[in-house]
Amino acid sequence: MLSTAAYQQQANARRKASCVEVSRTKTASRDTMFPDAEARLAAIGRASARPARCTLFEEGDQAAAFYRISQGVAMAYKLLADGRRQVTGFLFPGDFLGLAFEGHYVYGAETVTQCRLLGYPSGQLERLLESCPELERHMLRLANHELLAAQQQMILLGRKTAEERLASLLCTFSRRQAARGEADNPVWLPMCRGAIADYLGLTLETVSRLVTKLCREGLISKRGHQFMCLEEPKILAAMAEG
Amino acid sequence: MLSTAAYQQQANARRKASCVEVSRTKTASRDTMFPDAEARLAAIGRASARPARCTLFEEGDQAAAFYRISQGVAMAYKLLADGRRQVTGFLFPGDFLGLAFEGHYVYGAETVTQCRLLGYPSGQLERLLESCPELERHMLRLANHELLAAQQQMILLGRKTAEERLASLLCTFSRRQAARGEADNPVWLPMCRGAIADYLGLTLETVSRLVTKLCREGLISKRGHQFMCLEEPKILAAMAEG
DNA sequence: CGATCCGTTGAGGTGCGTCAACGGGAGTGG
DNA sequence: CCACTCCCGTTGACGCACCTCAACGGATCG
Repeated sequence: MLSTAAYQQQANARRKASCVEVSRTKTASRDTMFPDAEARLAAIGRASARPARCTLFEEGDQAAAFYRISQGVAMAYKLLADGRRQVTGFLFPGDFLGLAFEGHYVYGAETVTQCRLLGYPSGQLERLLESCPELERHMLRLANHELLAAQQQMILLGRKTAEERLASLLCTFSRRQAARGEADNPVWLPMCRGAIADYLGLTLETVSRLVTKLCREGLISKRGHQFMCLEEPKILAAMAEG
Repeated sequence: MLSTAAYQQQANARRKASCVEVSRTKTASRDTMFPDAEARLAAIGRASARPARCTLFEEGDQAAAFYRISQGVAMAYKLLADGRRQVTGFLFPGDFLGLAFEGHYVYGAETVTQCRLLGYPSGQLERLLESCPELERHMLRLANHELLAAQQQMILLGRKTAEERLASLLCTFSRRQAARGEADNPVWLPMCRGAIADYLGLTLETVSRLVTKLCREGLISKRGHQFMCLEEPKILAAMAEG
């Protein structure tokens, strides 16, 4: 197990940045979940905390629970036999994780920063879904939304240049921050370059070089390694769309 | 609009190949949909036929209906502003298409071969889903399954070599044929090289070269342009997983 | 028989990966 | 308090897997 020191530091940096404070109530209100469904889901949730850079579960593990991030950042990934990794998504407060197929997780997950999670035991969630169509409808909407994001990631990975990929990441993170009720700028990237690279289908060196390039061109500016200020959001957005 | 001649020919080739006959009853039985839900869904379905290489809808169009392929092959794709295309999936008999967000399709779709479709008008489907939790549950399972496929496509696009991508495609198509109750070999590829390339994140030249290479190596053999016989399925499967 | 589309093949170029070195910040131990 | 180590990010030199551009052949159709 790797040292968590560097990640702890990132978490500290995170806490100090007032612009990215997370409101817990926001999480509930932005979902269109009905109060009843929400309450019943909350009733079976079990809170827990995890340190930074900690494995939550691995692909193929018996799926004991479905999770929701209440604080912090996590990521989901798939591995090839020889260790190549594809990060399939970064999870922020309010996001669910733990998709399973035939009782086994279909991807691995680990924390990026320290996290607080709500765990919903599989059996209980299953029964709740059967007895609460509204919750089921919500989950269906959620799955469809993830499907949409997955398809956007496909065009990114299959057809965009490295520069367009980075611009896409910055714009997407900015939008997601706004959707969580935070400032849309600067963008917070608590994950290391290697994780970003594995998300964008690049190498960490290429990501690093592109960050430098966008800075040189005045499109972004760095506030430490984790915060990127979008100086030209419109140009970046245009770049992201080809 | 391009000529449909070449595709018509493909459709003819398809009909002649007995190993890929589609059983209509299979489609229903392999789904775990409950008879009641199935029947109610069927009640709102409207059958239609489309020629090969025909646009079904474009990304951003008002989502009038959700579709299910009953015969033939179609594909879904997303485009970048400058025309680069990413094929997000190929659809075979039994598959659904028409994912929408806020009333608009999130991807475009066109037929590959001539197709027969069942269309479910959005409003009616919406109401049916509300009144039939079992159907909703089925749709949720379906969405989760698609999510799984999408994530496998992400690792393909982000981390696999061109050769591994082609091997993955062949293995996946073979498995899908078996799942539809057809022979798992030879693999039928009714779409043109360009479409395969746009699915794998490659160029059509690279796909063509790799097909030639796998043939030379004895891993596959061609039966015309559309049928590929997997001579060494295990080696191909190992190649697909890295 | 010409036009068109598709697949194949070759020659050459390039975007990004690979390998390597370096620097800075944080933790650790003396 | 200062070395020392470990990680991470950055930068440079170089190579290659795949892309680009181009030509050609076969099949189909009018």
